Amino acid sequence: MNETVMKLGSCGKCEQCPVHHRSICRAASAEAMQELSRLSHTRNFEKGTVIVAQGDEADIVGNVVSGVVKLTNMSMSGQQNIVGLLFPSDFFGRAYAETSRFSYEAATDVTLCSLGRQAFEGFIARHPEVEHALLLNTLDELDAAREWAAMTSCHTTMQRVATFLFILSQRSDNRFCHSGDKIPHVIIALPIGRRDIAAYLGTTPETLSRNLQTLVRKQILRPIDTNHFELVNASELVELTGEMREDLESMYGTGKLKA
Amino acid sequence: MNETVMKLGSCGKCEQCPVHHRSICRAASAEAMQELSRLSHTRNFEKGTVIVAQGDEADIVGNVVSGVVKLTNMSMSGQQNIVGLLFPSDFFGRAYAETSRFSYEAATDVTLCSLGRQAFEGFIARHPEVEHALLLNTLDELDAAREWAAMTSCHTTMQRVATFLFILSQRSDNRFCHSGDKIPHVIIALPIGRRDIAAYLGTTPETLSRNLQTLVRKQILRPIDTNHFELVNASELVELTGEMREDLESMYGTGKLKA
DNA sequence: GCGGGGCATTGATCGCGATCAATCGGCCGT
DNA sequence: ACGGCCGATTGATCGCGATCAATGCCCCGC
Repeated sequence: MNETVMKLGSCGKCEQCPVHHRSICRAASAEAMQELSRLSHTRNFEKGTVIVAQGDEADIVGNVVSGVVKLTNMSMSGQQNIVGLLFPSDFFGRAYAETSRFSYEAATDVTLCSLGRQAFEGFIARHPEVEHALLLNTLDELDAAREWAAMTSCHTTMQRVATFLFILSQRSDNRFCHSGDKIPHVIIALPIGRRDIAAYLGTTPETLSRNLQTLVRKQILRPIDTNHFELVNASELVELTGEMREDLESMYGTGKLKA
Repeated sequence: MNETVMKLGSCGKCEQCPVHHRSICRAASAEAMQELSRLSHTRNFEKGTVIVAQGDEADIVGNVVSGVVKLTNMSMSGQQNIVGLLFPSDFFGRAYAETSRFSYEAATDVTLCSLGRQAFEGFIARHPEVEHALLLNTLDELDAAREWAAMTSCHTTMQRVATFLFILSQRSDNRFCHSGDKIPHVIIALPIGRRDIAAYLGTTPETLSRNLQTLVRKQILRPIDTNHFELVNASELVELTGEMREDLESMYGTGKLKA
């Protein structure tokens, strides 16, 4: 893992945290930051670790510093539904709930900036500006969840795949630019395995694979390795997402995600 | 419309509001309630009225007092996606956003307790306990939206229909009890038309209708009129909500037998 | 290098649910 | 009552995507 991140976090130097300007911490006053630095500490989890299980006491909250966290809903029949994905700077956990309604699982190796739930609740009670930031953040997430729900319920599998890829391509983490090139090469890094992506998109690994290969055949994607594609033709990808493109842009362009 | 509600609302007597103990107002202090009484006023909307259109300035917030509000996401191709339904006591509108990402439309005749968005923002800034209640409310809605999204992405149409009916049956508004009966008759009132329900469930009116008729044939529902069913066998409905098992057989078999 | 296991891809088949289309039923105004 | 209109139901057909199955691919440990 990234040792720099670890050291900065464990020193409590929130000002140097790589995500502090994007997470809810951005609203914290100077003294609040200092208090946060004392209360919080980073923790690392290996890929596959269940950080909080569904129904457990949800006693940890915090921010994702690096990696991807899967938010899953186990149905009684045993199969796990992916409800959402948390990326760096996303808030993690569920404040003000005794138990968690979802499982939080490390989809990759993950670094979290965490603190106890009750400590956090006390903290934001003392710092209303952070509670306000949490409110704004939650409202945005609610909008995003509703838009995603609307999308999955009414569109074809290809539209969902295209939308998912488009969202990933918008993440600045995934943008790379060779110094000499005029055109930025947008690399889409699939953060998790096919099975999980398929579950998130409400389809199967087989169908997902077929759709990806279709995009490759259409010269929209160029495969680099199993988990990386170059986005060759972004506009055609957007076409395939259907009619929601400006929603997506507003969601990921002006929202909490972009710096 | 309900004139009693109107009068109570327009007089600003929040204490007598039929939903004030369930909405976020329940957290307001006595003085906050008085301020709310001055700031808010009830408004009635006829069925079909677009209260706030997608992209409009979202300058009204409040609570649903009676009726059902559709939360929709219009795509440019014209078809509208139903993102959520708001029932009495649900919070309405989007605080802290210049424009609304969804349309709010009266699915039935609707009574709202409304106030200006900026007035509301000022109000909760002066009354942190209400802001806190809004935060809790929003967190709950986020969980609910994610659960719904998980459900729609992975389950069959019958499971979605059963879940929807089950949720409706859980609303106390829909429980009625004949005085002499030992067993309460649970009446499920479909609050909106088939087209809208189908859109909400990510299916078509035809498939929805077929599934409802299947439930009637299985003696789980008894039709009263087009928009009202009696829930005869709640436990079987719950069964259909979860794992499917050999429903295919009984569905298919009953259909052939009865026809 | 060799073999094994997990994941991704490709192939073949089948059924659910969308679609097109017709009929039925309630509710309106004239 | 009558006809027109809209919504709900029922019917017939077809395609997308789930499922089962096989192959290919990569990364391990030995």
